[in-house]
Amino acid sequence: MSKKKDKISIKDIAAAAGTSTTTVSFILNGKADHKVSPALIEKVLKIIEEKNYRPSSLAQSLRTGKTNTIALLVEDISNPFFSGIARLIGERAAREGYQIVYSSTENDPKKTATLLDFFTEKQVDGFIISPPAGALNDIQALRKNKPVVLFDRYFPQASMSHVVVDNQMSAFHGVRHMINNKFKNVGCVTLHSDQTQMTGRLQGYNEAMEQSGLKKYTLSVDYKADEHDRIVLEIAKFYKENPGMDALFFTTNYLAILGLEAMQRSNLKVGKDFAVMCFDEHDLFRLYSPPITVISQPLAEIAENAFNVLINEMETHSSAIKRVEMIEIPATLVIRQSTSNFSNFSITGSVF
Amino acid sequence: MSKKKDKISIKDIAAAAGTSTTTVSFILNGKADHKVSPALIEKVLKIIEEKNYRPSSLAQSLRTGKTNTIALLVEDISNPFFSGIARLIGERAAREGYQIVYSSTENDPKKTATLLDFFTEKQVDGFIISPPAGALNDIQALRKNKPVVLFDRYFPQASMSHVVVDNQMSAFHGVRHMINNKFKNVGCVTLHSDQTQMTGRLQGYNEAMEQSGLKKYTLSVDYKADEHDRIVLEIAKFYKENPGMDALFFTTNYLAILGLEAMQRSNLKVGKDFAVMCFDEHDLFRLYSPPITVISQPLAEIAENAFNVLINEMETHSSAIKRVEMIEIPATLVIRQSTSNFSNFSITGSVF
DNA sequence: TGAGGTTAGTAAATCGATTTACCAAAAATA
DNA sequence: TATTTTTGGTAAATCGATTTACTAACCTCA
Repeated sequence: MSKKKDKISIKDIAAAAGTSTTTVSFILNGKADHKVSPALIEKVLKIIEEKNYRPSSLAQSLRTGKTNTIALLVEDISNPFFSGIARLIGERAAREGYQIVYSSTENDPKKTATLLDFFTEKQVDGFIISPPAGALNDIQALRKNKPVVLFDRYFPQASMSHVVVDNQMSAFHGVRHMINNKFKNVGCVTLHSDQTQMTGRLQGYNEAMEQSGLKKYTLSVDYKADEHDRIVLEIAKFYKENPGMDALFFTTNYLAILGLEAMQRSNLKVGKDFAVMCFDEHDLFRLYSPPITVISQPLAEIAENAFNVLINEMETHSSAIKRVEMIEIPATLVIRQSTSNFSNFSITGSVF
Repeated sequence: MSKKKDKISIKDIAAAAGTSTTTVSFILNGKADHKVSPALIEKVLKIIEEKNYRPSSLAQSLRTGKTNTIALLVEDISNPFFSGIARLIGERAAREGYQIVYSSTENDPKKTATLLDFFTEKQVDGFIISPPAGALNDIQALRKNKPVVLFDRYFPQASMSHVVVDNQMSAFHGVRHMINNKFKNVGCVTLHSDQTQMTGRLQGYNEAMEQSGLKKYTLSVDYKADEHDRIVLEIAKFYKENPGMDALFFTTNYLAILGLEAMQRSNLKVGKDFAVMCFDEHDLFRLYSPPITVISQPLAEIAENAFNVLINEMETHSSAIKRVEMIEIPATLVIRQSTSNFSNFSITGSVF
């Protein structure tokens, strides 16, 4: 009741200081040099301090067109890869005075289109997106009005800024590592997907196998988040139908998790029946017994670069010259026991 | 260049329809009944459609004071418990036309205070917070101006809406389960923390042990995200100094993960040296060998309730009567092999 | 016929900032 | 002293909606 005015505005400050809102605004925005006397500046600042005045960012945004908000659209915020990125981008954003709005696309282009629309209406300043296949047109349209940077995957047929890891190369070296460790029948479990990160990883596998003249075993899963059971069975069937396989490369973390479940159900063991390697890190892989070799993506660098590129796009967005930045970061192979040579075990069940 | 006007506004619509912005606004907001003739309504709607006009949400927000934005402050968005909640809340929010801004507090009250300030300035409509200890005052102050709902933990000394699980009860039954399975020397690894979820879980453990007249072993860890090594060593030391322990209860997922690392380094095995149970689910626990018993929190219900309570707070916030809703949801014990009776194994190493 | 009611609208204030264009007084210059 | 420049400042338009208060025209019915 007796509280001071609910919300205090620039007018109140101007009135209290006996000056105009123009002057207060200049002071607030550091445009006061040589326009306002030091004495008045001081006076206004003191009053602002006293009244604990904060400009309404809504009014500012309405006037300037900047909301200091960035939309982060990921496939699934509960996937540790994406939530890791989300955390890092969030921290960086906070440091720079931006807020992040997020949403999970679930890799659904329809849902994505809706989200793009929604956030555009909210006048976010820019977008960081891990795009689903099929969203190219919507994202290209968006890009005409708003800065956009893609990450994790991109559209090769379009020229848009993006930050990704070198999927093909890392997968290639990962599979080579298994081959070098005497696994000659490496299977690959991947998503049925045209997205670049998936095609890249698969291609890395293919090249490694072909280069060594080895037979390829590939299972391409049609992933749906609510059909885990079906997928586990599909993978188990893959194991069963290819008894010659002695190693597995999973192209993404959640596939590997399902693959491990499938092994459990089939009474197969990592390090005994299969060597296992996976793209993406996960607590599970680190602590599994035996620990599982992974291709680890440098989250911090991806987040950092994606943010930088976006800032850059925002700065140059209205200028005539457009610079598209395509950044490819190397991933690192983290070798653990799951891919150590155990061919002796698998035959006799005991150590030499 | 030749593109239509960059941004079209309600004035353009009014002009095109030969009417006033008032009328357009009425039509837009469904307040046109009996104020505007059906013919004009139709005409205006058609023009809106043609020009693909969308009202500026910034202008709307400035005028109405509603931003349709909810701030979600969690301890760590990359923790699967929180990212799971974030995903569910995000979905619900999108359905209701809200956007979510998030940030990780890292359980740091200073950082939290800054974030509360930041988001208040951005005029979010409400807050969903998993509060760090020490943030009580800031959050109470905030609560005077904005709807707030806490989750995962709360402040018993203050009366604020919150949604939590029944930590004490679930922990109690979890520990009882281990005791019933013949583990008599159950240790508890918990956070050094006054937060209710932690004290509740610890108390559940204490009660279960005391009720059975058993000796308690408790390790209280001072958690810092960047000191994992130190903590692993601390936990390993705890194992070593209490050779009598035959079971472990971890009060949260990341402690358990560190605890498993400590076991790995100490050459101890779940299901042989220790029964293990953990509060919170995790892919790792499900697929560990042996799979680890957990107390699983019902993410969907927590998210759903937190959102509902917040909506409720928002609706009643300006009204005279204040309703505080305190919701406690039961968690469920998911029994897996890590707590099955293996006393025979641990002695002889072989099955009866 | 004239008091009151209904219908179909609109003008203008407002939310809270930024920014352009302008001005008076003081200082500098000629 | 007269003119120009600088200093220090302000009025008012603007961003794009919502909302209050008002009105003109027509209708109704005693």
